[in-house]
Amino acid sequence: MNVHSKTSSRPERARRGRPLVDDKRRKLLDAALREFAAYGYHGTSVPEVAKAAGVAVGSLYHYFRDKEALVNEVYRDAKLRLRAALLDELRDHDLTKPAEARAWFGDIWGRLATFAAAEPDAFRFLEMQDHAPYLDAKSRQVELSVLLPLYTSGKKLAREAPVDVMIALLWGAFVGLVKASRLGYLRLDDKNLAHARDACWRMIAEIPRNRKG
Amino acid sequence: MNVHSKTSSRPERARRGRPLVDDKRRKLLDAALREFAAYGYHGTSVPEVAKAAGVAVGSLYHYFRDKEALVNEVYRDAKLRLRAALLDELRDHDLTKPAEARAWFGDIWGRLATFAAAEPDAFRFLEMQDHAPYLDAKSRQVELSVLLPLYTSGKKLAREAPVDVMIALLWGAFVGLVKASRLGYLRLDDKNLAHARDACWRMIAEIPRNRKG
Amino acid sequence: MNVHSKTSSRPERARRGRPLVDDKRRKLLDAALREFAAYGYHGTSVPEVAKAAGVAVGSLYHYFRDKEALVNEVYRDAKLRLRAALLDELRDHDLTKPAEARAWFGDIWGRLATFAAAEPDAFRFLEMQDHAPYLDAKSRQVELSVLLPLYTSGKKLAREAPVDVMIALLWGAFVGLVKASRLGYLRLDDKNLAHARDACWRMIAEIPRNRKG
Amino acid sequence: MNVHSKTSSRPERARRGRPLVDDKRRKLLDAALREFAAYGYHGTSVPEVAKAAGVAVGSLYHYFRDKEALVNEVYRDAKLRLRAALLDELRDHDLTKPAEARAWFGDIWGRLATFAAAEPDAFRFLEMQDHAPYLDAKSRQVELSVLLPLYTSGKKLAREAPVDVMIALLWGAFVGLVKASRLGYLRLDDKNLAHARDACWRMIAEIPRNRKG
DNA sequence: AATGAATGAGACTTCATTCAT
DNA sequence: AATGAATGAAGTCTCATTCAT
Repeated sequence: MNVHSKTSSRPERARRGRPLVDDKRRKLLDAALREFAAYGYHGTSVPEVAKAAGVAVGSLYHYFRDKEALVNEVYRDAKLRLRAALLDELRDHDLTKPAEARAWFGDIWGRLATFAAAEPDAFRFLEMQDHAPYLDAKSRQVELSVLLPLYTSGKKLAREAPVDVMIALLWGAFVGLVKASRLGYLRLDDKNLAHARDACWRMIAEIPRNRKG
Repeated sequence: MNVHSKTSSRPERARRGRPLVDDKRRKLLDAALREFAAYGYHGTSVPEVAKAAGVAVGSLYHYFRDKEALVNEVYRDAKLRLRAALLDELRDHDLTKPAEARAWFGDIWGRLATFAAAEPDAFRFLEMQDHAPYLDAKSRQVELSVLLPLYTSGKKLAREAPVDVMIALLWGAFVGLVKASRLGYLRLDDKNLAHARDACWRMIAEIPRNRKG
Repeated sequence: MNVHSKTSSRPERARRGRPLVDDKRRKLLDAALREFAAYGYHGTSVPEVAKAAGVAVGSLYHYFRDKEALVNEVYRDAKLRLRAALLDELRDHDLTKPAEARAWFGDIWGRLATFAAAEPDAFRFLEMQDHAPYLDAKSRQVELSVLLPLYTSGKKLAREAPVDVMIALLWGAFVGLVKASRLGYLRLDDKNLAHARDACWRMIAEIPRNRKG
Repeated sequence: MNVHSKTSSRPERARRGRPLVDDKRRKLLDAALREFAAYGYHGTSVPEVAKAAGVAVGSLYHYFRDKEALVNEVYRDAKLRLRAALLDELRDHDLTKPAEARAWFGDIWGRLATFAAAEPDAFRFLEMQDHAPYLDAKSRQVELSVLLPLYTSGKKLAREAPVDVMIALLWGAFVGLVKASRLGYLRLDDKNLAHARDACWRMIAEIPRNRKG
C-alpha cells in the first residue's frame, strides 16, 4: 500500500536486532498524514494518531519529540514526495520553443494530476491550511526546494507577466480544481482534466505580440 | 437581528435608547473572525475570542449556543459579505457578446480584489480550511447562494468547457494569488493584479471558433 | 484554624459578587503546603493538591499559572509567616549588653519554637529540601528579607566568630532538633527545648576574653 | 576512577575473567547518587540515571528490582560510607576526662568535615530530604547503626543535658553549615570550620560543675 | 548479561461550557 | 444582560517498567 518509503527523510541506518518489517515510524507518519489531512493539525489529537497507526502513545514520542516535530516530519515527507513526483527525471526542454514548452507543461500537469490522485491525503494536507505557524527551518528549506525549480523554469517561459504571479495562479487553479472535486462540485475525470489543462496553458502562455504582425 | 449590510461590520440604522457603541454580538463576530482567520477553528479557544472581543466568556454563550454555532455565524456573516461584494448591483450584461463578457469579468475581478484587500480576515477565513466538518445546513445554503449565480452567469459564457471546472480554476487561481501574497511570495500591487486578471481571462475565455476557420 | 490570611501576598482588592467566605485561593495554598510538606514538590501531583483543597483541578489553574507558580506562592506565603513570627514587634535590645542579648536570644528562640509548633507543615516545608531549582526572583527576595535582619542583629552580637557561620549553625541546630522530633528520636517538650536553647546560647555567645583576666 | 570503592557494597573478592573496570552496578549506584543528590528522588527519572551511568535502562533493572530498591541501595551505600568515615578506627577515649573528650570531639568534627568535602553528593543526598517514605527495614537498620554508637559515646559525655537533644543539635548545626555553604551564604574554609567546631563544642560541652562552687 | 523499543498509566495543563451572583 | 469563577473531560507529554532480540 505504501510505496514511498524510499523518500523518507530518515537515512536507512544499519539495524540491530529489531526487524524493519513493522516499521512503526513509517506507520506513524502515514497515520498522521491521514489524520492531519482529514481534521487539520489542531483538530487531530496525538492519541488519535497513535491509535490510527496501531501504536501506543508513548511509542509515538519515542520517534518524534513532540506533536510539532511530528507535523514537520509529515510535512517534509509529503512535500518531498510531491517534489519527486513533480520534478524527478523531468526531461530537459527548450522552453523558448512553443511546442516544447507546451509539451513540458503537459508533462507537469500530468504529474500533478497523478500525484493528486495517487496521494490524495498528501495533496490535501499540503494545501489544506497555513502551515507556517509550526513549520521549522528545515521544513521551510524543503518548501523552497520545490518552488525554486518551478521559478527557474518559469523564468525561461515568461515574457511579460511576472513568474511569481503565474505560478501562484497556476498552482492555485489546480488546488481549486482538486478542492472542488473533493467537495463534490465536479468530477475529476480525464475530460475535465484535459479541459483544465488547456485552460491553464492559455493562462500562462502569453500570446506572442509579434505573431500578430 | 444583525444584517451587517454595508460590508462594514456596523449597520447604520437609527438607534433609540441603547447606544450602538456596545454591540457585543457584533464585537464577538468580528473578534471571532480575526482569531479563526489567524489560528483556524481548532486553534482558537472560546475564552480567546471573548477576550479579543473585550467581552466575558459567559456573554459569548449568551449570544451563541456554542463554539460551533459561533463559527457557523461567523462563516455566514463573512460569506454573505463576500456575496454582497461580488454580486450586489452587478450590471446586467449580455455575456454572449465578447466585449461585454470581458467587461463583466473585469468587474467581477475588481470586486474580488477589493474584497480581499478590504477584508483580509474574512477572505482568509473563508478559504483557509475545510469548513465542511462543522458547517450546518443553513451555512451550506449560504455557500450555495454564492455559487449558483456564478454558475448561471458562467453557463452563458461557456461554450465548450464545463462551467464547474472553469469556476473552480478561476476561484482557485485568485485564492492562490492572495495566499502567495500573504506568504510573501509576491506583492499584490495593481500591476500584478492586472496581469493576473488578464491571465485568468485568457483561461476562461475560450478561443473564438471562427479563428479556426 | 487558619490565622495567617493577613500575611497572604494577594492584596485585599475590593470584591464584587462572589463571597470571600469560601476562599478557594486560601484553601489551595493551605492544601498545597500540607502536601508539599508531606511529599515534597516532585512527590506531589496537582490533582492531589486540588483534591486536598476540595477544588477541581481546573480551578487551581485559575488561581495559579502552573505548578511552579503554586510552589512559589506557597513558599512566599509560608516564609512571610515565618518572618512575621520571628521578627514582628521584636523589642529593641542593646545587644552589646550581655543580659539584654541573652533576653533577645530567648525571645527569638521562643518565637521559633512557637512557630514550629503552630505551623509544623510550614516549618517542615521551608526546611525540607532545596527550593532553589524552582524559586523565582520574587521568592528569593522574600528569602533575603528574612535573613538580612538576622545578619544585622548578629553583627552587633558577634565579636570574633563570623556571623554567617553562627547563623547557619544556630538555624541548622534548631532544624535538626525539629527534624529529630518529627522522626521520633526525641520529644520536644519544654524541658528539652530549654536545654536546647541554653546549648545554642552557649554556642553563639562567646566567652569574653577579658572576663578571665 | 572511583575513590570510595573500599566502602562500596561490592566486596573485593578475587576476580578472574571479567574486569572490574566495567562494573555496571557500581556505575549505576554512583550515577544514581549524583542524580538523586541533585534533583531528589521524585525529581529523578530512571532513564536519567541509566543515561548518567552510561548503561541501558534494561540493565538497570537487571541490577535493581525497581526505582525504590535503587534508592534504598544508594542510601545504604552512602550511609555506610558515612559511618565508616565517622567511626572506623576511632580511638578509644575516656570521655569523662575533659581533655580527652575535647580531642575526641575534634576528631569527630574533622572526620565529618572531611566526608562532607570528599563526598558532597553523598552528604547532600543523605540530608536533603525525608527518606522515610521509601526506606525499607534494612535501610532503617543501617540508619540506626550510625546513630547508636554516637548515642553511646554521648552518654559518657553528657551530665545533665539529654543526649538525643545534643546529638540532634550538633548534627543539625553541621548540616546547616554545609547547606549554607552550598547555597553560597558562606565559605567553608579552615578558619570558618574551626570557628564552627569551637562553637559546637561550647554547645555540647556543659559548664563544669565546679564553676558553681 | 545487555539492549532499547514498546507500553500505558498518570503527570501537567487547557478548554468548552455552566451557573451563581 | 453580564460576569468570570468553577468544572472535569480531554489534550500533550513523561516515566517506571517489560520484553523480544
